[in-house]
Amino acid sequence: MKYQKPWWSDGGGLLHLTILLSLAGLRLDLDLYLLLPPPTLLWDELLLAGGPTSSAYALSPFPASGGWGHADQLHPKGRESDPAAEPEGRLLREVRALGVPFIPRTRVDAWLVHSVAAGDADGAHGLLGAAASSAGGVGASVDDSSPAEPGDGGDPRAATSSPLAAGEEEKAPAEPTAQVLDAGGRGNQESEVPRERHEAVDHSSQNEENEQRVSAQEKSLQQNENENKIADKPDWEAEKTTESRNESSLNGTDTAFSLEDLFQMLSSQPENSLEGISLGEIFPGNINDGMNSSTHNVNFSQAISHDVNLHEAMLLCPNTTFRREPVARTSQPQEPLLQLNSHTTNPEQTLPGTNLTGLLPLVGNQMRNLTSQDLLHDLDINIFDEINLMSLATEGFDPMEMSQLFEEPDSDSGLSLNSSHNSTSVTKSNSSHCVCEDGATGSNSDLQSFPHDLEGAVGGYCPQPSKLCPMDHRSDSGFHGDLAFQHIFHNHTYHLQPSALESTSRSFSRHGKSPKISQYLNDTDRNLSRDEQRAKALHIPFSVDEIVRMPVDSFNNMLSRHYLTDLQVSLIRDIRRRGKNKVAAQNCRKRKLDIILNLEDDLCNLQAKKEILKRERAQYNKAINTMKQKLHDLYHDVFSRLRDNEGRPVNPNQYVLQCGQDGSVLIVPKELVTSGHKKENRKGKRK
DNA sequence: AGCATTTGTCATCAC
DNA sequence: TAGTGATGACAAATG
Repeated sequence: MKYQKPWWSDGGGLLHLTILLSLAGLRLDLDLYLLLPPPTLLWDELLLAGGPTSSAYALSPFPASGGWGHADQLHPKGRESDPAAEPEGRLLREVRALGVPFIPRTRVDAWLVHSVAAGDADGAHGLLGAAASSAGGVGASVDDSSPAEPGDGGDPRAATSSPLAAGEEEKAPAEPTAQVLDAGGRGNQESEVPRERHEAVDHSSQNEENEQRVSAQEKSLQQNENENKIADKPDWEAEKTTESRNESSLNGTDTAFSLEDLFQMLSSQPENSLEGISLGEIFPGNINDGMNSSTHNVNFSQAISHDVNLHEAMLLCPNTTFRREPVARTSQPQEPLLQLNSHTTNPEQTLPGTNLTGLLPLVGNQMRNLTSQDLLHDLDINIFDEINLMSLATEGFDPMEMSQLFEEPDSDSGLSLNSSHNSTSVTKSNSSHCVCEDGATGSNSDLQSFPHDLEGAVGGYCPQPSKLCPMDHRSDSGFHGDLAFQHIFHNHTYHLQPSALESTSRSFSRHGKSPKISQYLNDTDRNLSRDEQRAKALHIPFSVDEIVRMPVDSFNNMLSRHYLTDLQVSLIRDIRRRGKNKVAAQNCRKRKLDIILNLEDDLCNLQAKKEILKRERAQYNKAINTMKQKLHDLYHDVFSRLRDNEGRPVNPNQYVLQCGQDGSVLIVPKELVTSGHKKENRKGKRK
């Protein structure tokens, strides 16, 4: 037995019962899943509430499985330690009488047969399902992991049904099931008929026909008759016998084979030879066993999901169709988990303690009946008592008092916060409003140090958003009801940095407020700007964000559509003006900062360019000097090779080389060059 | 406590 | 002319 924490609640779980069933030489491993409420609810209240002995039993702890109970450990209350004090047969009968969808391991056979006889498909919408996890495909879709992870964040309805209706959605594992059904019912003669998974057969009526047509199976059926005899015994005797069978099966001392073996055997057999095989024959006696009271049986079968492969594999037969129509499914009084996301109008249902009202319908028709009648009656007493206590606690809190305590001494608007909060905010917070949307408000854990009463006043508490935020809160809520929570759905910090937000809270604590109040402010009004507080105080029916961001036409229309006092209009306009100016100032500063940064960048770039130019200049000067040096060397080299008419070397101090435009090189005395330059200079000056 | 920075706000101007 | 953005100046908050 396993307990798997579900995705939908913080306390409940899915109880996974692995049941080994050995009947008629067949060993079936059954997986039963039972949706459990949060552990805060008493077991006996959940399981046994509503019955005449609703408080008569308790589920004993099962230490090996982490403290959760086992079906076989149902004992009279106060006598848990001595289960033998009362015969189990009576116990189980009473449990069945209560309609508790908890299948004792020793009575699974009777339950199965009962389900066969009842042909109950309508009652299988509950959370309790059976699957042959080890049956080699039959019900294999329901494994240990699939029920526990029906899909986080997915459709709760689909997720809820996944442990139970997994076979319905997964076609592959269903086919072998249908083959088994055909073999057990009319065989494959009607193979053309769509093997609907929801088709079923009245096995009890089929048994006689099968017995007449299939004589070859009589030997095996003889053993089933023995089982039937055992089943005819009193329940407690049959349970003992079955228990012993199970033990022997576990020990592997009998000829038990798995359901997979059965499937393979049936598949390998000629169709005709399999016609007579039916579960009714396999469990002939069990059909009647436990059927003495139809109501009891119905209770059990209704608690069993027909979405489970094994159930259908064992019980369905083509000639009797009681397919569960989708309409019927949708018309169920309470769709599993649908209520969790339903548009509940009852504020109390949104409280965590009321989750059970959404969970209990999952138990099945019978359980739903209990839910709507006795079970809820008993449970809701406790739950609603808790709710009432919370309501009383919340009603006792006056947010105005708190606002008076931390009224800003430096408020420059002259508007008082005293008129801000009203009691409606508390109610609204409990009903539908949720502040967890953008995470802008305090966390749940933060509020633990402060009375939860305050949570409703500021909407800072959202225990389970998925359950408490199912709808658009603005569409159906009133003027003042929305007012107190308008800020919740928007980030009104404009472009405030986190430090600014924290500084706001710090500013409150700086003014000598008590730690608790400071904590409260940190948790609640942390993100409330002054304008938001003012708007809250004057019950402005719009969020500050809307007021600021709305186009002028829409803004005017909004003002005209609502009856607002002059003070409100003035405040709204001031809010709009300040909000826009705030954004403008922020943009301006940002722009100014950008300009400064750009100028700094430009300065850096210009400095870099200057350095580059300096380096280039140095390089060019260096190149020029190099060229000069080369020219000088070349000059002296040329003169060293020149000779006059007499063969003597030319003195470079007396002559210069002069290059003509035609490329000719002349040796000119320096005197002529200097006189020529002087003449040119004179001409240039004259010009 | 003093200083620098950040932020909100107001006044003013320009478009 | 009203609305809006931009911006300087101021004050308070904050580090």
